[in-house]
Amino acid sequence: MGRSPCCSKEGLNRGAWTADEDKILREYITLHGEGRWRNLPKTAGLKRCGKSCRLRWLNYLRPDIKRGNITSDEEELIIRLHKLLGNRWSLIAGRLPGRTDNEIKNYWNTNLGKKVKDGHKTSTSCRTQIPNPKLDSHLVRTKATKCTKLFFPHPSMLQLPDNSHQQQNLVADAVMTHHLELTTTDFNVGDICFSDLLDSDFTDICNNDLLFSPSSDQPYHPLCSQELLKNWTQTNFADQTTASNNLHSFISFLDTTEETLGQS
DNA sequence: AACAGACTCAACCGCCTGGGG
DNA sequence: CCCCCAGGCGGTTGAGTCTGT
Repeated sequence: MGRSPCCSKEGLNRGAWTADEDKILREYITLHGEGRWRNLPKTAGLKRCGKSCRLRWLNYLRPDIKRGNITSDEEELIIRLHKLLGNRWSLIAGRLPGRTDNEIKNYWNTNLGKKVKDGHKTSTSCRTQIPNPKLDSHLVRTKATKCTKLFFPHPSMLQLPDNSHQQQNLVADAVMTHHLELTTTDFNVGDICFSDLLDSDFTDICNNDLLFSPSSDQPYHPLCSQELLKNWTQTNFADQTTASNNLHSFISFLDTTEETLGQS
């Protein structure tokens, strides 16, 4: 039996897209916008499966696609994010403006996978490090259990006594301990899910009391260096230039995170 | 020049999730 | 609840290209 295909493949073009097909798809989406992929081929007059149209648009035709070689900064970022997220290509791509998950996945499979396996020794980046096996254990794998997210309630939801710093610290300790221990699921910190966190511009983190020591104005956890977070809260990823300018700050952020995780 | 093997990357496949009825 | 559908995702494939012999 098996699963029914997403659409009838009969009479549909397959394989590489022609310039004409690209033109039709581009013009159609410019006119009508993205979405309703299943009906798109029929209404646009394309002999393609809707999924194929979606893929072609997202991975190739979108106007904000950045073409050209992956820079060493981007490469560095991919390696670090992969260390944290595993094969969550779409999440990783979300942090690399103009890059698609498919492109990053391909780049990883053809370049970085080997490179990292070889101990990252061929990297051209000045930040080259020997992989820290301790850090590798912090990988957050979520693919298999995409919907399984552990939820750590915000202290305010735990009916703690007002401003009970000690108890809030205990909760924060527990959260960070889980942060270090969790290797098989996504997780939530207060209202923030880790994957969402990486998707966000870190505004949420800054606004979340939990991650800052209640007994001082300093971040509870170095992961939340206020200066770095400030950089990120000012990021507007709609603007590609700003986004790429912030690559360095994000790399710094990851540096801090890795140091912290390495010490614990 | 010719061939084989390695590499790249666009495209496809099948599974999963979330929303709506 | 359950079912269906659309969209999203990661893994895999294979045609085209490159490189070494």
